[in-house]
Amino acid sequence: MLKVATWNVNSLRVRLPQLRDWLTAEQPDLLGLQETKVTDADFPRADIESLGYAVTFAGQKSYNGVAILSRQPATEILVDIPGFATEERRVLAATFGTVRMINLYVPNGSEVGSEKYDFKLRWLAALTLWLKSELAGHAHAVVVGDFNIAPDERDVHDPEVWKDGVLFNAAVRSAFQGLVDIGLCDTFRLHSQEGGQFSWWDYRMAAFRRNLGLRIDHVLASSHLCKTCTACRIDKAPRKLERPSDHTPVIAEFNL
DNA sequence: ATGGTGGCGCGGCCA
Repeated sequence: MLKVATWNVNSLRVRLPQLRDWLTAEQPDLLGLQETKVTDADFPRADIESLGYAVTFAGQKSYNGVAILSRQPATEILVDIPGFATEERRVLAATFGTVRMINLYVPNGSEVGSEKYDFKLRWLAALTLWLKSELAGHAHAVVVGDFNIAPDERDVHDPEVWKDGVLFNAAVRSAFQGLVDIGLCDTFRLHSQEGGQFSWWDYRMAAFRRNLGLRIDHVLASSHLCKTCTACRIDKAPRKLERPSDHTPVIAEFNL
């Protein structure tokens, strides 16, 4: 069994005790973290290694930052979309045995019409081109992370409220579909067709208590891996803790 | 009503 998870922790240093407890409980084989918000020099490597995980990371000061925790050591590490290098540490790809893991923190986009929004769309276009070659080279690939895109109406508590926003408008949903169409599946939708199942809730307005959320964190898998996917679930438990991340983990399991 | 909350880091940006 292969267990793959993703969690936007919104500061690794703040969430380290929660991560420790969660790893002990869930024991994933591969975990992609986003918004670690820590430089590589300050990364709590020893804390994570003491939990029995190897760790690969690409961080920066204050913003962004990605990491992959694994049972096996990483090889073939990439920290940028080839040909689309930026200062922003949002990409970490590595190989673990026969599995290629691509961990993403997709740009939020701020607001439609902004420079950040334009960057989000260009970033997604470059990502899609690159992932075609990644899939061509790796039959067993998982693409996980905070995509900052809710794929369809079921994934948004109120589509009317979000329909023109950067997380759900037609352009970003089309970009998400274009990404899936290169040969991926949304593992969550292999097992559940219900709406109202979210992975992120705004800290404000008691959004979690009222379930005013979005499903924007995803575990996508290559066609071959999709055939072996036995489960995908959103683990709401960490979002209920004191001082939580605004995101909660998504976990997929594969019969490998 | 451009609010509300949280992280970084110590003023303002970002989500």
